[in-house]
Amino acid sequence: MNNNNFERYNPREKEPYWQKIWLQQKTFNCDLDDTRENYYVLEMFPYPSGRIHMGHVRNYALGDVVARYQRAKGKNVLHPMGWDAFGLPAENAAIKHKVHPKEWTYKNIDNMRKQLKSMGLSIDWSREFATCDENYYHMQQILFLDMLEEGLVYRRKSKVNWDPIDQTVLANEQVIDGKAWRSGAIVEQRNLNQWAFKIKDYAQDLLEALDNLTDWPEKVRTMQRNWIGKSEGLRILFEIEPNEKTTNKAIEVFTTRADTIYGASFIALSPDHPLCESLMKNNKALSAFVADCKKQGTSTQDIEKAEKRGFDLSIHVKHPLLKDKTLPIYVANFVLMDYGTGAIFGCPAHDQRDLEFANKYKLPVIPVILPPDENEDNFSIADKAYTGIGTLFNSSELNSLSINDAKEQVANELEARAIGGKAQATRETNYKLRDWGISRQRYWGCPIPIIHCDQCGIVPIPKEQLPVILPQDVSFERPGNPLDHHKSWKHVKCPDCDNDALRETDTMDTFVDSSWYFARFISPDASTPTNIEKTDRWLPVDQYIGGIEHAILHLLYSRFFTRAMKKTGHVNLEEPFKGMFNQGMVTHETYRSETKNWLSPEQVEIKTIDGKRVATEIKTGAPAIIGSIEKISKSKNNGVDPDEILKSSGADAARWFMLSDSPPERDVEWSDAGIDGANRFLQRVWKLTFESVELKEQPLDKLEQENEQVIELKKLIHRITNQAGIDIEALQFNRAVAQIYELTNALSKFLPLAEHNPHGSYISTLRLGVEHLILLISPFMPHLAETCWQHLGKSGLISDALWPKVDKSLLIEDNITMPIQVNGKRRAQIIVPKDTQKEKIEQLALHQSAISNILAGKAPKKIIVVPNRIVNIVI
RNA sequence: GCAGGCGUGGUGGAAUGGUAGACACACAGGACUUAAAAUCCUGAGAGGGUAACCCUCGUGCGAGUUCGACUCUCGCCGCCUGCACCA
Repeated sequence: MNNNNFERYNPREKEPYWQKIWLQQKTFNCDLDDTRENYYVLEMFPYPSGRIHMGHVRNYALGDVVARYQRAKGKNVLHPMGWDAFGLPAENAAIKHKVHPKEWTYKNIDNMRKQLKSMGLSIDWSREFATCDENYYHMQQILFLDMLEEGLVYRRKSKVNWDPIDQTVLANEQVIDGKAWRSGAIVEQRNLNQWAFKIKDYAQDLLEALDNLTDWPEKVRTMQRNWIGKSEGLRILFEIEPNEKTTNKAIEVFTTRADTIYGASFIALSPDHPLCESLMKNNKALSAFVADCKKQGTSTQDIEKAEKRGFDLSIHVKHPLLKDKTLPIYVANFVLMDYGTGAIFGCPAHDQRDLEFANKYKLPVIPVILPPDENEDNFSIADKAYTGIGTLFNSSELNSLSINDAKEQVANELEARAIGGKAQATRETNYKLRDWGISRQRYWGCPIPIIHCDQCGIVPIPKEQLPVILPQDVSFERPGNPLDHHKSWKHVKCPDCDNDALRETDTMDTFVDSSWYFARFISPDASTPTNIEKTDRWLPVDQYIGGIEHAILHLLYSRFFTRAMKKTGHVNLEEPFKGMFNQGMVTHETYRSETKNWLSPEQVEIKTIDGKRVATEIKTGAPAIIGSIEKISKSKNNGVDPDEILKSSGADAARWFMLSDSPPERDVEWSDAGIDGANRFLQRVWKLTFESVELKEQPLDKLEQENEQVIELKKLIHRITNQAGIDIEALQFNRAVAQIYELTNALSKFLPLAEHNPHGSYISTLRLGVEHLILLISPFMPHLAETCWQHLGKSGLISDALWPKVDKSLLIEDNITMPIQVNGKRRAQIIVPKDTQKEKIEQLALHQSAISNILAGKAPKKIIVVPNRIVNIVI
């Protein structure tokens, strides 16, 4: 063949070329009123940190396959992009580099937009916005005021991490081992008046609706269910023994294990419990204990990991069912005020935390649940609580009841009694979910549109006076919230009475920004937050894609916010995301120098010597240590800059590698070898396309017959086209890629055949195969696909071409290979026509020599024939 | 601490109750080449039998359910993610 004209595919030339054409032709701009079926695909928008990282490449490559595939299926696809642009890092940059957060953020956006565009994503850039755009946060302020009016927002006291040296509030991230990250001060808890959303009102709805989100990963739904944490329990009043310390008559506890009431050996209160707070006034030791408890951050893992500690109040309560028994009251650092009543009864035998506490303070451990296989006389608890099923014992009238029956009986018994005119127990449903505190004492966020007036109280700023714009002239010289120090911005006139008043200086949690952006993309320029006619057609998002780390908070908040927007008349639906997909992380090998410093992949050269991979530090020539594979992070210095790869190997190769090996939901390890492999494949496809075009058809000598090889190839082309489509729809891109490799291999093998038979069906089938191949790769490697498409002489862009049709009649296999097992082990196989009868298969199987040898004349006990699948002979 | 997930060749993975290792990466041998790169072909889970071929073992560990288990159930080990003010 004359290959003189052949030139290797050059992504550096072709990629910018096609990107320019797509932009010029507005290929990916979405006309919302187009009558074709619509499809909304969205990837979680990035935080503009300055540079894209491998996680972004993976996320947006995944989403782009979905977007391009759905376009090829004839849908009108909406695929927008924006920036989650408010947040802490901009303020940190302001402090560190003396650059204004706004300037820093928009500069980062410009850079990252350029980087993302070089990926060749099929994005409608005309809809782009950043959450820090005045227009966006203006709309968010409207939403806030509407929610306030509907009673979905309220003020409450809530805890923050307080840095006593810098006199500032810290994010959990800024607390390291209980100390402030900059000042090093021991962090304290502080209560501040803050704004909160009533997400708890929707707990039951958010829980129930998970059942209908069938296109979400099961694990995400499970995580959300557990996070909402519904539990049915009992609120029980424990009568306080008369004493001089308090006049309180009773303590109310919430329990889900009322059945273990006879095993109760203490009561524990949260340090924030009202009784504890009232007793602190006359009890210095208690005050000191509580102060000590508050010397820790607010994060749950810190609180729960902390050593269990308690303070004996020397007050007792009466056991509700045992006449002469009393229980001591402790204040304990592991009891949370946010959940239940802020007080518990401890049953050490059947709760691990209670047991640790009891063992520490020498409190009785009374087992009351007997495991099924145990004996009452020798069952005891040492340092592991028993939380399994069983029957009651040591429990008087409850003995031998099941856990559930015992719960029921305790509830009935105590409901009927009264303490101080109140029923001693009431059944109650509780949720772990807490209301969403949104106040942040920071500059770079959406201002809360409220004015505090001494006379009028809390005054919402009239909508016509919105937006409340962040002032530009702020200083980060002194610690704390610059808005709070900004006199002319903070001191204002009350909109109602015109007296001196104070502007709310807190801004909103950035989770608010990301809780409704998907709705704004539909009408990014509307003068109301949403255009309800359009959201009716375009919401919910058909496929949402993002990291698993957002499985709970962001998704739950968005689900709540959509309900809130429905209540305030901004949308007509509850669930924002019909389909959800969570991809895994990008990891890379780690490297260390001999002096144990982390080395970046660019600083290391890897060679294979005697089959072993050996690393050397390029700068010094010294050997380096190849470490474990870890999530790409700054601390391990194992990041690879996607920008370098996009520039050197091109977007197609980067995208192909990202999608080819690992299943999208699992972690993927970035490796140079992987990108080389992707490059090779790219060249192979290009070469195959080139050569198939070069084949010149020759006249036929004789009547051409469809050769078996041609029929086989045709079947393969259609089988793979069909399967790849199924795999892409299921977001199993690695499987689609394996199918595509198989097709490429088959076509490469077929090419010489077509060269020797350059006529009729050989050439047409080869070309059919190449055309399908190019269409199949087009969602993955769009630039290469456009180039090949053009080379094949096709008109128009492949980005506008339709997905190849599958000839279903070619998918049917006439013969089936059936393995024959003996006792579950494969011993032979037979090839039979499809749908052969069981009896016939049995006979054929038994007559296989390998089988009859094993049977040695004996009759099998049982023969299992699964039609068209497998035979198993039991002997 | 609580909650969720994952674990299969040298590596990424395929098989979701029915032939474990598809497809790829890396590796080895060969062809082409003055040579290298590129490309193409071949090989390969481990161990054993001279052998077409066959046997044994094998999906983190231990038990169980089943004619049959990578897949389901229980227990353990290891790793990862989230935990409410990082986004």
